[in-house]
Amino acid sequence: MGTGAESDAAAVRPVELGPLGETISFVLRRANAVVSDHIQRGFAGEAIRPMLYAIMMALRHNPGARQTAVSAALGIKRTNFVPLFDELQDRGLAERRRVANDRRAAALFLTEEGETLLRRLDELGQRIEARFTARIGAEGRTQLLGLLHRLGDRAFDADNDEAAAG
Amino acid sequence: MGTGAESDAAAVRPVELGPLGETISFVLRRANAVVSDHIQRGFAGEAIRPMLYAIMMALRHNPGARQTAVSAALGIKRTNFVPLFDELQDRGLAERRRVANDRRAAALFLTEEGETLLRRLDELGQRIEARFTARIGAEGRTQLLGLLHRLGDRAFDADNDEAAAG
DNA sequence: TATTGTTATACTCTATAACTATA
DNA sequence: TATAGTTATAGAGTATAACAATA
Repeated sequence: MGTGAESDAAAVRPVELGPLGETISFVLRRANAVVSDHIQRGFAGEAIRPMLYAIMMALRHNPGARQTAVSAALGIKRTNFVPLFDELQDRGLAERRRVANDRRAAALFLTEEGETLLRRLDELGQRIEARFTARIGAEGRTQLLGLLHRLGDRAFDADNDEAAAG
Repeated sequence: MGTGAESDAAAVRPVELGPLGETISFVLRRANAVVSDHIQRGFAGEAIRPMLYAIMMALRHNPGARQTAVSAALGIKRTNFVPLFDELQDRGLAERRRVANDRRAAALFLTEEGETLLRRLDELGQRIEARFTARIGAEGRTQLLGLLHRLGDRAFDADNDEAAAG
């Protein structure tokens, strides 16, 4: 039975989020967890994690870009980017090429194999996006992307919101 | 070297996200990172992390709830909940009380000290929420919460979206 | 047998400091 | 001096497996 003595209301009543459910940070974290799960499971067959997928997508759209630029665009520290890209490289999905005029820099490219895999992932990714769209509608999806962009654009980090915060 | 001397446009051009920026999973992850940073920094003075805040909020709204119920509501595995709650307990902010009719279970409560701290956190939390609202507007915030709830509600996990996904 | 709480463990993502080789 | 990439390391969050006590 579990709940026992009968008067123990708190144990029986399902836990409600209350004001927490009206908190952007919490609701965002929850949605992110659920969505990440879908990506993770959807790409599990290819052993591609969300971060690796993001890197590959960025490389396709910016061939020859440098590590620092790519990692900045993705919101990853360049220090954390290194092992991620190493993994792609070790698996033959992407490569570093040395740049002539700056021998420190590395230009990043997908390999043929990486592009082939990415085309397979496109299908999976679109299926997953379609599930989200099915949940919130095409219009909801557009709204959501717009709102999240406004929240996530990094111009939002400094103290220039201190004023707005009161 | 790849792209070569001066014509190395990719190295100069800032990296653009491209289609990735139209991907719910990526945009959500980014927004979550930014928002989490705000919470983290906002609560740093009290040494409270977002997860601890969420637990305290849940306890205030559900005094006497059990570990399994609280962790499920927060989307934490009960196995991961244990050390989190241990920390609150060690700091005197919350406590486990044994339940009479089920000697396995623990009923969770905030302590006086925990409630006092939480009242301080309320102010901080509202200031942070106000920043988000300043970015996307009150209407945008309402829309966002609604959309995220629809995405994040865990009814969305099973294979019942396979149909919707086509 | 099933459930509540727990320990141990591992993986992903993130964060800081310090190093190298170039510029 | 500053920058591009790198190494080492630590902290959070999340995942699975297995256990003890109790139901």
